[in-house]
Amino acid sequence: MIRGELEERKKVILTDKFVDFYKIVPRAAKPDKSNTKQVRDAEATQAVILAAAEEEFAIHGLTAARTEAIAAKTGVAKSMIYYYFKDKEGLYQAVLERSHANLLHVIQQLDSSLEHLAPEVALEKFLVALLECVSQNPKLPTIMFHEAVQNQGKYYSSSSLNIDKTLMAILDRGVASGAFRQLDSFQAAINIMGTCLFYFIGAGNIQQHPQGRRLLSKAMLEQHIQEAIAFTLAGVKKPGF
Amino acid sequence: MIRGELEERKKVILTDKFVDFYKIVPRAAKPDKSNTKQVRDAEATQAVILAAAEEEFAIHGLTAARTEAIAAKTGVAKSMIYYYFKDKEGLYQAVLERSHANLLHVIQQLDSSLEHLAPEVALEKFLVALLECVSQNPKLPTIMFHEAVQNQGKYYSSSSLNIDKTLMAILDRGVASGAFRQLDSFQAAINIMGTCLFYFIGAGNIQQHPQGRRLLSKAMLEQHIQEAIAFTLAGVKKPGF
DNA sequence: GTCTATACGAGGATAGAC
DNA sequence: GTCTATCCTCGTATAGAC
Repeated sequence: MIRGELEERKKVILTDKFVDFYKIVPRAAKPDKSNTKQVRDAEATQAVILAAAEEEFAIHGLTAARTEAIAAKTGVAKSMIYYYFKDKEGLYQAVLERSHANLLHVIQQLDSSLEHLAPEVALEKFLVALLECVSQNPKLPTIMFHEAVQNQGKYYSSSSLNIDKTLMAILDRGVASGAFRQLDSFQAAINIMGTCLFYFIGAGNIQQHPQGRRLLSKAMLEQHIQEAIAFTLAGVKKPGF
Repeated sequence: MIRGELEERKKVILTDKFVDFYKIVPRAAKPDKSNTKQVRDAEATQAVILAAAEEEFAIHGLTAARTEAIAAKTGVAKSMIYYYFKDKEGLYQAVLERSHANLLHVIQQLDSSLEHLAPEVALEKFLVALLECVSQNPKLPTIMFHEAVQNQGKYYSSSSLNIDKTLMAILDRGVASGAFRQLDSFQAAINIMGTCLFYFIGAGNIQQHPQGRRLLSKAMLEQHIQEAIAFTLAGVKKPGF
């Protein structure tokens, strides 16, 4: 019944390489039953399960995700999921926590320093941080999305809405200072989040890539960051700025 | 094996009342077994199933949706679903078709007249049409979203991407005419769709309504339409316009 | 057309050997 | 820690009476 603790999450902050951290590396591709002794590595097993689960949950959400599918991707037995995470819900919560950790951490770090900056500058900093985080882990937006729609946020411990609060605070200051045009900070915050995150939601669908460009390639991600920032800044600034 | 045809979809175009058309009215709340004869009305039964299914699919998507849950909401027997729609997938496709019909129709109507208008005007017309459509049926964005993420658009018969093409055409014209700033129309189109639609995705989650305001109330929807249009127009227009 | 009852398979979770 | 084998619930789909 003793199940592994899940606190050891490495902080990958804005490195140059993207999805590598989240890539699934099956432990044993084809176990040669005869003499290949079982590899016993608790950490590695948990990591590989978490990575596979993240992928599965990002696509299907909690309910539609299949533990068998997760196990299949990892190369470890299905029962390992239950050994380490108790049940599907436990695994889901671990995935949720792990995939949000980086973003929450980055925004929290930023939050205090933002108040001393001009609203336009603060907004740009916020956007860069947000966009680089989700570019590093493009599965995050769909995970958030499934959680919001399917489960109506019941697995969120009122943590992630700090992000919106941070954004709203910047917007309110900008309106007050006259740098931003008249707008409702609540509505605008949602629209800005939509501008930044929707891209990743569509990414799975739009593989028709008009000019053969995949939405999650490094080049396209960088372009999205630029376009989303430009669009947002232009969208909130006062015409005469 | 003969199952009902599903072509009779009423065109509800920009009326004043919102979700009423999609409201589920259970056929028989508590069937008094003794003398209450069964109500036989094929059209009504199908309609009530479709409405309930739309709600269920909007929240859960195809895989996680439960036919039992759909039946429960309607008050008709579960087997009626299979009688009229063959199986869960058939019902799903019917729902998909019905919920997209109005939007596709509206955009298609608009498409031809748009070319003769100035890009800024065309864009605003497009946005109004899009936003009013989804405000009438707030479930549509989450349905699209589930379909895109879970099923990677396999049930879309390359129909709905005409919407994006229409939008991209407007943007390209605006850039060419100098009315819009330099931008990538593909990226910008996604970001604009995000601005318009993300609101509805978050709607289920954000019921914490800061000042007690529900996101799908008429007042809030109208505000969203205004804010999304203002944000988008400001976001694409050339600074000196 | 509508219902009730039921067959059957999929998938979550556990037992127990190694 | 890891695996295989198994249990059993839940959910899709069908049969058949009315």
